[in-house]
Amino acid sequence: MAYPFRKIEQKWQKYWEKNKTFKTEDNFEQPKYYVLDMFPYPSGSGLHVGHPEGYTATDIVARYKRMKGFNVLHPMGWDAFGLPAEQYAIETGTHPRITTERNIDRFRKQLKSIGFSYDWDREVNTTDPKYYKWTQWIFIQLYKKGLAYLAEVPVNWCPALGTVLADEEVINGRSERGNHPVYRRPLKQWMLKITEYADRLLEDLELVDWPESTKEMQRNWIGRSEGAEVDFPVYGIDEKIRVFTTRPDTLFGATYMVLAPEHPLVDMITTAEYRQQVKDYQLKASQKSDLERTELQKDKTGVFTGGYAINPVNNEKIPIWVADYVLISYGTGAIMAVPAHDERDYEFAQKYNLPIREVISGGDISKEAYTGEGIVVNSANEEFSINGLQASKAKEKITEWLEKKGFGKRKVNYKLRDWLFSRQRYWGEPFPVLIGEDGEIRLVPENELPVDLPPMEDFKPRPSNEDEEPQPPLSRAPEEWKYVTINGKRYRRELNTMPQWAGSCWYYLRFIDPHNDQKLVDPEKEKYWMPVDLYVGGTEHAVLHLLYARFWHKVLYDIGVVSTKEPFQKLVHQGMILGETEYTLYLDEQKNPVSAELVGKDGKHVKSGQPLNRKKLTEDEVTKQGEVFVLKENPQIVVEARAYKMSKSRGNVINPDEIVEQFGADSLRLYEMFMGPLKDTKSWSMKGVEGVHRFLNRVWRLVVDEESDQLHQLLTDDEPNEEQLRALHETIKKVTDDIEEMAFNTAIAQMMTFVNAAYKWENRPKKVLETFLLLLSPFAPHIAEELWQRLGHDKTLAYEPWPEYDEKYLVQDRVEVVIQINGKVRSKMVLPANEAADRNVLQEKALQLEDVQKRIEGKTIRKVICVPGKLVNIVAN
RNA sequence: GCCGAGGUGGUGGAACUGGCAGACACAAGGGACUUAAAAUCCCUUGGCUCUUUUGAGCCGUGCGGGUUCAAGUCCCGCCCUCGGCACCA
Repeated sequence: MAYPFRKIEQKWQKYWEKNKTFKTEDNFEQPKYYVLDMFPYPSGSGLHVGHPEGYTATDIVARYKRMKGFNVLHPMGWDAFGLPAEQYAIETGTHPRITTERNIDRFRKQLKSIGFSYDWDREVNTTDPKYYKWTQWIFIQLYKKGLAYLAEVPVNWCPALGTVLADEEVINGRSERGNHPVYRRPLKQWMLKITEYADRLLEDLELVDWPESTKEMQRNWIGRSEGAEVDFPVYGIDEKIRVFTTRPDTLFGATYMVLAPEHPLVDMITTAEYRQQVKDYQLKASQKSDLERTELQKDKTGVFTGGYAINPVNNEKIPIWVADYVLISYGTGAIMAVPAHDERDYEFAQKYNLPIREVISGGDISKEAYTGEGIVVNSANEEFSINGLQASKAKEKITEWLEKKGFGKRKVNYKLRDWLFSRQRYWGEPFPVLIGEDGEIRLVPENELPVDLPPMEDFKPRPSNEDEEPQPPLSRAPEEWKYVTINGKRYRRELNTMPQWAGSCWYYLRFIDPHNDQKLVDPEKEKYWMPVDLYVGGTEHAVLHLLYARFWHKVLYDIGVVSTKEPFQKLVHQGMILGETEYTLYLDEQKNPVSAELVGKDGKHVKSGQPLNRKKLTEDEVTKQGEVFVLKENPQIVVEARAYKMSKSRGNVINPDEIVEQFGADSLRLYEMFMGPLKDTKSWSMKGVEGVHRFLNRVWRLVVDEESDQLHQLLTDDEPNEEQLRALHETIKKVTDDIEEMAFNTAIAQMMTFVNAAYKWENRPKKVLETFLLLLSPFAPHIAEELWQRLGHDKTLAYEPWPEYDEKYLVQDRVEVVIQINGKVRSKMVLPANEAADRNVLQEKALQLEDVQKRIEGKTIRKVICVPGKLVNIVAN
């Protein structure tokens, strides 16, 4: 029979709520610990088993730190603006305000049912006017610092979603949300100058304790590259084409130039003869979606403009082409092409028969571009030469010369672009901006914030035609909201809204002082609580959210709102949770089984191209043969064995509510942590849940006699014996160390080992069990509280001091030493600890062993290695 | 293609700084209890070979080499899986 988890979990959740057990006060003298989860989008489908993974990890740390005497800030809130909430509202035909509220209620209830120790009085919600007032306030500060501007820029326009998207929201030419096609079109939009902070965002990665892979992703995203800008005069026209290059050392090898189709000089440079083909090409390029441009990447296309440029280093006349392999958005939108030493230029030159000239020795340019190291050749004019130099030296020398002559200069370039900050959506923060009929931009005064989102019946975006100017939903807002008259002048409100990231850029600050209506955050509280000591969330936010939040934080730092350079000191990503491992058999149309290696990625037969059907198998229908799983009754047939991402369509989604209902919150928490290391991707297993549930039952029966529901007869007030103390103190040490390392799976394994041992004891000293319950409590708080209470305590264990281990119980007085002969374990011996610690004694004793004597008989001992307290290795032949 | 992480029993995983590979759990098998089942408790469980038994030997951490008394762990080369980026000049 299972322990009464439903009853006790409800009981303790009520207790914590009623007694405000986890309410955090600003005790400035106490050491603080700020542990934060990435707050969720309260989607319509409710909590997913992925959510409680990170949340349980942080909850364990939070509960542990409290017991360690820290003042812990552990809050939760809702990132409720933006596409997911709005799409859901549209699907269900209900206003987003209502669906959002409903979704939040559901999420809150679900989170509470798992027993997380959040201070719910600090809950924040990005869609609350009291919250977004400060989001708008930050926008005003950005504007005042010149970091927000309106610009007509080519944007990622997604007609299906009726909005523009940031580059990061576009994956391979399709929208991250919904996978709709995305097109480029110019639009007047708000931009944030994140590029101004590029260097600091890069450098300050040094200051934080983050996964190296995440730092690397951010570095790549920022994409700093050093090189030079060089001006190429256009032949016959008084214009220059500016290019950016990281390889100024190859300047003598530039045999042609390429402009992006959108480059402003294209029209001027194109000669009459080529005008038509260039126009056609430009049109074709503009009609391609980003998706098509990426897909056609293998084949480079371009057209000649008829124009020529002069290479400033050798006065050579080189042709100017237009090609879409040059992007208008990177560098200057134009390149000097050095086909001998750049793969893309090489491919293009081959296709269009353009000259290829070697300027770096070391490769074979008749076969392929040589991009490696080498010595510069063929690179001299009357004034100077870089021949014979290594590339790095040559770069320096030629850049100096270019600067002296005024042809170019040193330049650092970034892949990072300014942040497109407008969305043509309803469900977002309105901008605190008024636009006069003459185009004057006027900020809403800070004391008039927030600018409320007007209530609207029809909030749907209007998918528009491509050439039509998109009309944001707010253009249909009531007139009295849309228009404001100040000193007789009429202004229209900005009708775009902010993107989803806005609210999540600074929520960690609001948790510190959530009800302050005078300030975003009180400076004293901010100084006490910041930075966030531990931040846990998924890798999917490695660039987007984390880079934006760092940017805003640095701006707030510059204007004195925050005191730390970086917001998140330590960052950990929890791994993804996949569905249960599935064994799939493929069948062709005649129902014959098809071995898995014959199945293509498209799910069709690789040879016949026939579409195949999938059949799910149970575990006992398959068996392992070598590397693969095969059909038991026909081992010729290889079966596919893998776990898939949870998805509704696959039907392998696990709902945390069901686990809580069936096994209890403590089992859910424990299982999520026991599955494997927090950071790893893992697959779900119901059997595994049952396993940890069984463990909790064993814990229960350790203390409670099931028949009588009274304390177990074996419980005693006696002093624990040595064996019991050792088992306990080993567990204290292991669990403590493992929580510090966030190695929760092994901490749980140690607690299981302890319980297994305790079951074998003749008595169960209460003292030992009480200490054990304290160790268990961060992981399985409900059962721990209940048993703690039954052992005679009248208040929560949440603030009991964390147990300390005593080294003296860990020392074994007798030690087992391994004897190896030629590196192989041949024997063992048990010695008193002091003897095992002495090399000489160890060696002597080992050689005396009968077993050893036999084995080394007739051999010469070459060497004896002794590791005190561990092993002896005798090398003999 | 580039960057990053990883590859250990039937499964999830453990192994500190090079020192007994497989902790803990799942599954499987056997036994106890039970009229029976569930639950619970106990035992076995990496592979192969030899042995009547006690037991003994060999192999084994993706593959191939190397360093070392000793390698899952360090070095070199390769293969595969997952995640990210992708014409970035």
